[in-house]
Amino acid sequence: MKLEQNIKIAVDAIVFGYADNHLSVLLIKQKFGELKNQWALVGGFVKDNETLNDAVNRELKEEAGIKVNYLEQLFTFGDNIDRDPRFRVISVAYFALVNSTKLVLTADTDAEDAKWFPIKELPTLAFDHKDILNTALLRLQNKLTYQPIGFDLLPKEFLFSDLENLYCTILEKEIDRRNFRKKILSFGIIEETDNFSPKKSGRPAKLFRFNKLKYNKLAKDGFLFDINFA
Amino acid sequence: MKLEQNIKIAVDAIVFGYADNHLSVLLIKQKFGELKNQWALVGGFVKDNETLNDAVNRELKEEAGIKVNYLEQLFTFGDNIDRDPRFRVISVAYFALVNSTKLVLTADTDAEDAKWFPIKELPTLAFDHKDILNTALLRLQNKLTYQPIGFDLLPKEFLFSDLENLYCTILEKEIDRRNFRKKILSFGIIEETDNFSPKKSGRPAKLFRFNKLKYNKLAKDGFLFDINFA
DNA sequence: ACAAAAGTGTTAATCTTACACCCATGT
DNA sequence: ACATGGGTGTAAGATTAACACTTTTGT
Repeated sequence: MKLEQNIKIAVDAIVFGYADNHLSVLLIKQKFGELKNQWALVGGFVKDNETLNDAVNRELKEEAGIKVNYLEQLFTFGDNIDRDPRFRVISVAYFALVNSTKLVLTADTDAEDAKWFPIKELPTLAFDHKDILNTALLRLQNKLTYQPIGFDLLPKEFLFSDLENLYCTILEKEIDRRNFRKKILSFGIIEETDNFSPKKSGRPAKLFRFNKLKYNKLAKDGFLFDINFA
Repeated sequence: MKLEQNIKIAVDAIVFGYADNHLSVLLIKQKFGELKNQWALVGGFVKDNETLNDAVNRELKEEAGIKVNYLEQLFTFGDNIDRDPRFRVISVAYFALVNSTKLVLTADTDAEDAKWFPIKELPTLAFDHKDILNTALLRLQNKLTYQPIGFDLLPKEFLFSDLENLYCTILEKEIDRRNFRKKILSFGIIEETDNFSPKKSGRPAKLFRFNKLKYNKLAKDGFLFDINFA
């Protein structure tokens, strides 16, 4: 079979982080080409002998110096033929979450100009990256309700109020504090630690930890994580 | 930017059909190459100036002569570098449903040898198509519970018992007949027609119709289709 | 003593489950 | 009259939603 195909394949990653009650995305500034100085998602072309997964992880490391906490394939963007002005590019987009403590370390990225942008204060994005980002945001909102991925945005030990705010912020709705705590605790996948919060005001709060192993065990037996409030 | 990339991009479609209480998949027999006579999913390479969507629809028409009722992107398979023995191919897999009345028309496909296989009686499949199929099956099972896609597998007018059997068959579980009917009807997205079933035995049954427009309206207002029984 | 956030229970309403008998037709 | 599948209701249990006051700390 003869086959002349002139389509390039790339991967892009939407990396979400959460800190100070704000959801942020990691963007990098393009250094070359026609799109110089525009902000874009982390991403690049796939090498001939590299899996898609390896490609994303490589780009995450090369361009932003980070290792993510959660990574999954999001969607493949290939219906807009001119999404890249240079030539036909199909992009396999990935959805990633990082622990919020890593948001502070932004500066360690030297080669590229990488920055966290609160989701409500985005710059203009290159290519169709705005579309990709919207798709990712919807995925995050959906998935948050039926998989325990919120914990991948928090430090290992976190306050209940942080978890609650994370849900409120990302889902953009109010959640009853008592009902939320009751429900989450009823799952039995979160445990109290002996540590207390380093807060400055108000009553000190216990720190909690997500027990992933326990979750995996329960999930295997058919347990369904599900957070869904009016 | 110089870019030498030798990866080909293909699309594959998993087409599900439902008839006589059996879920089936459409497969075609390879006519050329090293995989001659092996059964495989409908699919092929994407053309330079063709969207991914156009590519799948073209292949569906060319190889099987069908138009599907529902089509969505499933997953992009690119982590197994040797999935195609000829060269590196990344495949964007699509998930499709056809109206069960179309299952009878199989014969109209002339150029290729296309056939419906009950999901429980699959032949050996080419490439990694078995993996793709499994992914699709999981998607079908999940999606059936939270989106009204079951109707895309049935004729326009259908018996309640067909709908119920479809759910039981695909989800592989028993569902209480009364509770099922009650719940589905409570959504208000299914309407009775004036027609009755052409059945040979038992009490004649009303035919029902899915009101997609009404569903879309409700969905816009936040209504969530949800079928989930013990 | 006051401000700030943490922690905690109860009740009504809704939804889910389990379950069995009669009905309309063809033979 | 019988076989076959269609059609229907109710009650107990589980889950969800709504709601407000007390506790602990720092200032």
